[in-house]
Parts: sequence; C-alpha cells; structure tokens
Amino acid sequence: MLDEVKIPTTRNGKATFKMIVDTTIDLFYKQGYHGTTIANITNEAGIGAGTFYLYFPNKISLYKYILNQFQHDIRRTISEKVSSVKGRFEKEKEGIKTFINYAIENPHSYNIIWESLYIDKKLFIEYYDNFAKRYERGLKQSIKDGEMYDVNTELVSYILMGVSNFIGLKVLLDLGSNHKDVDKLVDEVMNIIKTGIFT
Amino acid sequence: MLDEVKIPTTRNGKATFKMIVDTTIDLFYKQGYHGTTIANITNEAGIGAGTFYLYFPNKISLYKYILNQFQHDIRRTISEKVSSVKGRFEKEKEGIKTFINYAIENPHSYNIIWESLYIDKKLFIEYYDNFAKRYERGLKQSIKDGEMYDVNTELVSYILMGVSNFIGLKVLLDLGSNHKDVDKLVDEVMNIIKTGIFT
DNA sequence: TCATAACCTGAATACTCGTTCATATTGTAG
DNA sequence: CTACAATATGAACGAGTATTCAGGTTATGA
Repeated sequence: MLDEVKIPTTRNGKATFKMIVDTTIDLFYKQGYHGTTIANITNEAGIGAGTFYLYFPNKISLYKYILNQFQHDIRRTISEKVSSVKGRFEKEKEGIKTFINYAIENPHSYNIIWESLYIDKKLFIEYYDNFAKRYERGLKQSIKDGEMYDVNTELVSYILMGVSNFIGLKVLLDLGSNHKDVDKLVDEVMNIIKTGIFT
Repeated sequence: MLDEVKIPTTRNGKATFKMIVDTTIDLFYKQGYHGTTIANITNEAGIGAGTFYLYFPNKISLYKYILNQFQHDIRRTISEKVSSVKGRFEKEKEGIKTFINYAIENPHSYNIIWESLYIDKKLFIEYYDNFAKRYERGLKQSIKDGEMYDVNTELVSYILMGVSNFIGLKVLLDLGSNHKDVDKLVDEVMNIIKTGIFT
C-alpha cells in the first residue's frame, strides 16, 4: 500500500518529492482526485512527467500517501491538545475545537479524507472505524471515572463525530452565518449537547 | 441547469429515458460518477451510444437530474412522515428515523448526494444550506410553541444533520456493531441528545 | 395508408490521460 | 578525478473517453 513509494535519499531528491506532495495536496483540494492529472501535477511542480514515476508507481499510491500523512497528523494534534486538559467535558470540547481549528488551518485535509469514499471505500471505512474506536476508549475511561453517564459509547462517538464534522463543514464552506471565533462557536455547541450527555 | 434535459413524449421514449436514469443511478452507486462512462450506461441500458444524447446533453446534466430527483423525494418523504407526528421531540425522532430508513432503502441516494462535493461544490452547498434552512423553520416554530428552549436554531440544525448523517453512515457502511432495528437505534440516539436540547 | 415527427443506431472523430523508456544530467563516495 | 548510483527528462504510446453524425426505424394522428 505505502511501501511502493520510493523515498529519496539525497537533498535534491527530497526537495523534488516534497514539491510533488505539496503541489498535489493543493491540486487535489482545488480540483479533486479525478480532476487532477499527472500532467497537472508535474507541470505545476515544474518537473518532467517521468520524474513523478521515480517516486510513486501511480496516482492512487500518491493519494494514499497523502491521506495517511493527514490521518497521523490530525490524530497526533488532537491527542496532544486533549491530553493537556482535565475532565471529560473539557476534553470533548477541546477535541472538537482542535478538530475544527485543524480543518480551518488545513482545509485540504477535510476534502481529501472525505473523498476517500469515492476513491476507495475501504480507506474511508478504515479511517472512521479507527477514529470511532479511539473515541470510545476515552469515553469508557470517563464512565469508569464517573465523569459521564453509562451511555452507549459507540453511538456517542458517532454522534460526536457527526457533530464535529458537520460544524466543521459549516465553517469551512462558510454555510449560513459566519463564525470567526471558533472557540465561542464550539462553546455554544457544547452547551447544547452538554446536559444530555454529561453528569 | 435542468432545462437542457429533453423529456420524451411517447411511451417508448419514456421507457428509454427511465431505463437510462435507473441504470445510471445503479452505476453511479457502484462505480461513482467519475468511474462511470457513457458507454457503461448505454451498454447496461441496452441502447445505442447516440440515444443517450437524445435526452441529456452530457454526463453532468444527468447527474444533476438524478440529484434533484433524490432531493425532492427525500424531502417529501420526511415532511410527510414528520407532519403526522405531534410534538417537536417526536417530530425530530421521526425525522431522523425517516432519514435513516430512507438511506437504507435508497443507499444510492446517500452516495450520490455526498459525491456532489467532488463534482460541483456549489451543488453540495446548495443542498445542505437548503436542508438546514428548512430544519430551522421547524425548530423556530417549536420554540414559539414553547416545546423547546430558545436555542441557536442554526447550530442545532447542523448538529442534528451531523448526527443523522453519521448514524446513517454507520448503518449504511456497517461500521462497528450492527443495528438491524433502526427504530430502536434512533430511540437510543434521541435519548442521548434529549435532555440537552428539549424542555 | 402515409406523412412526419419522434426515436434510435454505432462507427467515426477528436480528443485526453496514465504510463513507459531511451537518453541525459547530476551529486558524491572512494 | 572518476565511476556509478541517483535523479531527471519529455516525446511517444496505447488505452480509453465524451460526443457527433449520417442514416435508419418506429409509431401515430390525420
């Protein structure tokens, strides 16, 4: 899946590799996976068409490489932020805040992750299944600690993913009224779902 | 946008038109928009390649036609079901239930609607913006009637859309544990979000 | 019955795209 | 300085693709 990618060893090679990846992230965001051609990528990156195949055996392997990068980055970012906060309610709030802020700072990631459903359904399922399971672990701990009612953790994790994804979508696509202050927006969202879920 | 579509007048023409639409819905679901060719459609439908262009000027116009059909159908189905129920909480429950049941019975619709984000972002924005606004109308009425706290209706509508979309996604893609009984599943979901939102 | 509008055809056209390959240029270890 | 591995090139190839068109078939209203 990823092992087909050839990581360059020299300084020049690394620069070219990075150029390909960065250019592609931008193009996938703007034109989508199917709307982006190898010619688009190599032209924009200022390299020959053949150079692309020095590092990636085909278009899909580059997509998977980028998707994987975002998955790791987004998880690391959230878990770092959340771990520095005490209490499940505050953790959830921080998690959603971080998720949405990440989406705003990396609008590319959002599009690219969702698009996996239309590139290879397995990738999409893997991603959300995994995300939900990580979520559940935290929720179960909070129930043990008595910070939360004994809810169905699986359902709650999907509910919270749904909420953060759609609020993120709203902010990203600038749907409805504008929300410049994400912190305040998330505070409001959390207030709405608070008493239903938290002790 | 839609006026380019030529609606047939004779019995034979109508049958061919319907054959094209039905076949395409199935193919878009199985192979995605970009993965489906006109040749796929005409072969599967058992018609000549040229026949396609008798009714649709191009592939995108057929996609828009199908998207529009689903939008109307899904809205009509939900509003019919919801109107026969009294009380905002029961209405919301019924709405989410109907939405998820619709998704299960028409798994094609879900895929096709979401895919709009990667075909023409405007279509996607239009769809959810519109859906949210309809949602808000109902919520505002319920606030007036004293059935609901004075919440931010815009946020609540996105929260509810997020919840129903992700629970629907979970059911459709068979993520995590199975839920054969949608009614019970939705009851559980509604219990979780109940006290936070409803009086 | 027959004129005519609606319907249908599929080979041909004019692309575009992913990928390959023979050849050329680096950078650097020894 | 040199050999050689890593890096780079872009024209050429082949497999598709959406769409057109010149010509054929059907159905129906008068």
